[in-house]
Amino acid sequence: MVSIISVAKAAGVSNKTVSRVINGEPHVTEETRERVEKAIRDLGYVPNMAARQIRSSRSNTFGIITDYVSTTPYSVDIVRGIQDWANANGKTILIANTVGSSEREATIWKMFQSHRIDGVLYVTMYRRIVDPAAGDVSIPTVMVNCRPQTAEDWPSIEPDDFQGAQDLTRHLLERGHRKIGYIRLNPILLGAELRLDAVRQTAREFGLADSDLSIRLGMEGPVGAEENYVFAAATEILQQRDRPTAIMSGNDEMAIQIYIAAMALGFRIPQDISIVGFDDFRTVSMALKPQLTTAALPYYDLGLQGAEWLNRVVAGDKIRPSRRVLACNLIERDSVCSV
Amino acid sequence: MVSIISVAKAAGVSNKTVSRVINGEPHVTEETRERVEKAIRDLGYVPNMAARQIRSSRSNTFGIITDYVSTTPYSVDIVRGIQDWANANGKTILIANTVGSSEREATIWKMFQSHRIDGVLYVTMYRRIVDPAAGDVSIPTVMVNCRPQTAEDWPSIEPDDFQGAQDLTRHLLERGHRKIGYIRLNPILLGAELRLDAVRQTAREFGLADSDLSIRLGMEGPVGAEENYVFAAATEILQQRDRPTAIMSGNDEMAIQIYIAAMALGFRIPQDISIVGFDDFRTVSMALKPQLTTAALPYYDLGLQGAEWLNRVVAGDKIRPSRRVLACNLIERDSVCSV
DNA sequence: CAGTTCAATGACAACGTCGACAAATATTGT
DNA sequence: ACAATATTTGTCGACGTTGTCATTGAACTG
Repeated sequence: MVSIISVAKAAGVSNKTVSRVINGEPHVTEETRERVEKAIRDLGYVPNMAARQIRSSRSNTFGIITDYVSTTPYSVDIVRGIQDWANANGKTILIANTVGSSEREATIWKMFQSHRIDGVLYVTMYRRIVDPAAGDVSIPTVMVNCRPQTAEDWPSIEPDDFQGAQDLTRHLLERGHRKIGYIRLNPILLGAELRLDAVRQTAREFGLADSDLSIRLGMEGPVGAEENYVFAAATEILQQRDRPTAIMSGNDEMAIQIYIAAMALGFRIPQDISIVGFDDFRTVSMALKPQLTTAALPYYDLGLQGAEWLNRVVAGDKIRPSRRVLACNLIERDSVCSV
Repeated sequence: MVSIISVAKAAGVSNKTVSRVINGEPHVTEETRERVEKAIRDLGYVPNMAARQIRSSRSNTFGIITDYVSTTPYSVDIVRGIQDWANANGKTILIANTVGSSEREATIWKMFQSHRIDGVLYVTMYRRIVDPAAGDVSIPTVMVNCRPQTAEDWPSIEPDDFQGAQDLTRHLLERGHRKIGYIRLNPILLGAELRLDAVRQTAREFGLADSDLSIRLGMEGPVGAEENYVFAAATEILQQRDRPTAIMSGNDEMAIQIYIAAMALGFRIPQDISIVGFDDFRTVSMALKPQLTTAALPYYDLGLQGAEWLNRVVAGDKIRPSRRVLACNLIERDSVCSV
């Protein structure tokens, strides 16, 4: 393999001078610099990161620990956000999945240590509370889409489920809906309760009585193997005497079944029944007909800002606000109309 | 940082002996081994990969180049397959996205070189023909879900779209369907033509005339910004005088609109119209009601076997069959019935 | 013109690990 | 008991890079 020494020989200088050129250090004549650069090009030299790391004891690498990847496919945008930041800032990224196994998680932390990772982004694919095994390993960590169980061990960055559900509810209320159905997310998800609270509170603010809200559980059970009641719940809500004019869905995926239930009963969307989702899981929200009005989870920005934050933590910044929250933007499409 | 030397001091042996213990080499007394292992535990020593790599000039790292990640969310299973293999075999994985930019791709190859990557998995998220810029860089490469433009530069591993569509068509034909609608995938996708050919050929084998097939284009245009005709096409097919009793969808996502079109016209699925998808994109195929019968793209295995293959290539195996193909399994659910 | 400063370059060591080889110790055969 | 062999342990250098310090020579100062 071509090393700094071969380049030095080819350019007729010392290896240290080549090093200076590579790192853009001063004190090199323009003429020397050009000769070295030519040699680098001719030989196709590329610096060896491992050697650099050994020398400098900094790896310029961040690690990502995720739980599952496929549960909500669009959440991979978190990873994309991190990668984009890393790419723009010359960092390398190492990714590993725990697959829910804490044994595996321990292995991953070891692996990260052996690569002398500078910092870790602890990412979950659905929002929840976790207990990272980072305790015995002192690598700076930022939690993304999740939150540590124990106090404020590490900073965290999360989506604002409450505000997102609030916006969606307001959106419906402002369009005159006074009877609203809500099919809840799996209650083991952290967002579920926040969204429900937001719906209830906002409805109250607009003067609705509790009886104006038809709240049903759409799913429950362990992630990946949940019981699904969405179709039945939607059908039941829609057959009520004084039926709602709008149904809010715990997420976009569940909205598919609400669409089908509504259509099976002969309702037109949105003329007879308005529907909103949550997540802006585009493969669904844009494939539905009419396209689904929903609140977008800020996955990409969660990743991007998480990485940037981690970088500051690694650099030694003592950052104050230990929990940060990112807004869920309302995406208006065609599944809602005024009454 | 705690190094092999600190361990050696703590255990009262030479660093070489520690090295022997770490790597499980023979010629170490049980008693010495235990003393060293204790020192390792006490000090929390973890071997430094960078140093190892420098010493051995092998990084034990594979790189993954992908194009886009989010277009077909389940295709990230390819990456999961690769990671699982890597994890089981003690390899490290570096991932980077080209985002379609060839400039970016060049940067990535440089990055891979600077990490002295042992091999590269060139992965695309939908099946297509590509022209990797690996030419000027001689790193062993295996193509996953795609195929090189120029001859047989590198081995490739791909899903068997033809066989998948064939199985689906047979499935319908064997259940008595004699008029079949087919809403095609975006023709710029490599799978589109193969699937169409399979449908045509299989129908002919069962004695159907060309007029028994209603073939329509469901989408066209650049990936991520395509025109969508699915709803209109499905509606049109279903309103024909002598309408088909089954509709095949280019993929699962498009099947959502076929469901909705059918229901809007008052058809029941599957009693009045059978529907099949392709891909087994579970967020859709299992969310639909009734659940969708489809053919599963072998994403996970594509990744797993691709990694294993790459490993053999890196090890110097001269592997013969330069293109490998993995079956798409028929997943029977509830959207088809006999006529 | 001697003395000083400064820019350009180089020599060398060290980072953590392991392979090649050498040394020390234990075991065996006669 | 002594050589011959086998087992266990240690010394040293090299991998590619960069930080520290030294050297060279030219430009400036008075």
